Amino acid sequence: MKATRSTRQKEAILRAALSSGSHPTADKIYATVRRELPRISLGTVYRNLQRLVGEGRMSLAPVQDDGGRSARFDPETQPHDHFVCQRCKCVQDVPREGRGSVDLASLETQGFRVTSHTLAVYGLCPRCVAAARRVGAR
Amino acid sequence: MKATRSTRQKEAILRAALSSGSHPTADKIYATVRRELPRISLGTVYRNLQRLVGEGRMSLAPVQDDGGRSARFDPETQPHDHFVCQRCKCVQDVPREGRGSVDLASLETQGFRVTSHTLAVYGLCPRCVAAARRVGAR
DNA sequence: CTTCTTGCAAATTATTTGCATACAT
DNA sequence: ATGTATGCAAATAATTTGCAAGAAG
Repeated sequence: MKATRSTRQKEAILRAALSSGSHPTADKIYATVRRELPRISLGTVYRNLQRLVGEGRMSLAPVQDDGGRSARFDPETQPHDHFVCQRCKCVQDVPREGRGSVDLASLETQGFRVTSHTLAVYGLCPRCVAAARRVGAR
Repeated sequence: MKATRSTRQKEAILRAALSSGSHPTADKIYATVRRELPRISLGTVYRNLQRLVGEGRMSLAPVQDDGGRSARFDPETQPHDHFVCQRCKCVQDVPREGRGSVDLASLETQGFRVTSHTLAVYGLCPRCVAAARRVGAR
C-alpha cells in the first residue's frame, strides 16, 4: 500500500481517465493520454493504472459489459454503485444510499427501468474470521 | 435466445460445471469434462459455455477475483448474490433476500465479516426508456 | 439430407514482463 | 547517488475463430 513515485505520465494518466468519458478501458485512456504524451507506451499505462488503483486514487468498475473482455476504470474513489443500460451501453455511477442496504426502488423513481442486478460482497468468511482471530490479526 | 442443439459434449460440460467446485473457470471445467470426454477441445468448452449462458442454463459470476483475469461460471440459475472471501478466496452463493433491496447486515449475523461490496444494476436508462416507448417496444 | 457442432490449430485480444536507459527523490 | 519508472518489444493468458469432418434432427 506504499505510495509509488509521482511521474509526469502517472498524473497525465489520471487526468486522461477523468476526461475519457465514463468508465474508460485501458485502451481508451491510452488513446487520450497519447494526445498529451505521444511517446508514452501502453505498458506504462497499465503499470500506472495498477498503481493508481493500489493507492486508492482510482478503482475498477465491477461491470460485466456484454462483450466486455477488458477492464473498466473509474476515477471516482468514493464508494458507489453502477447502472449499466442494456440498450445504449452507457455506464453511470449511482451514489450509494445507506451503508447496510441498497435501494433499487429509488432508481425506478428516477426514471430508470431496472431489470436485474448483481451484488458481490467482499470480506472474510466465517471460517476465516475464526482463523484471523486465532492469529490475533484484524 | 433460440435453444441450440443438444450434444453429448454440451450436457457433459454442464455436469462438469456442477461438479467442478464453486464458480469454476472455463479451464477448470475443461479439466473436469476431459475425464469423461478426453478428446473434447477447449474451443468446444468455450462455445458451449456461451450457449448455456445464452440459454439461461448457467450464468457468469460477477466477481472480481484479485488476479482474476478469467471468467467464472455458475450453474446456479436462480437470481442470487455472491460472497468472496479475501483471505481464502472462496466464493459462495448468497440467497437473495427481498426483491428491491439487499440486506448486508444479515451476512454479518451469519458470521461473515463484510468489508466492501459492489453493486451493478442493469436495465434501461431514462433516455432509453423514453426511446423504447416511442418505438412501442417493451 | 441439411444444418449445426466438433476437434484442431492458428488467430485475436487484453494484459504483463524483461531489459537498457531516463527520471524522481 | 540510488532506486524506481519508462519505452519498446517480446511473452503470457484468456478467449475466439476458420475449416474439414462428424453427429443431430
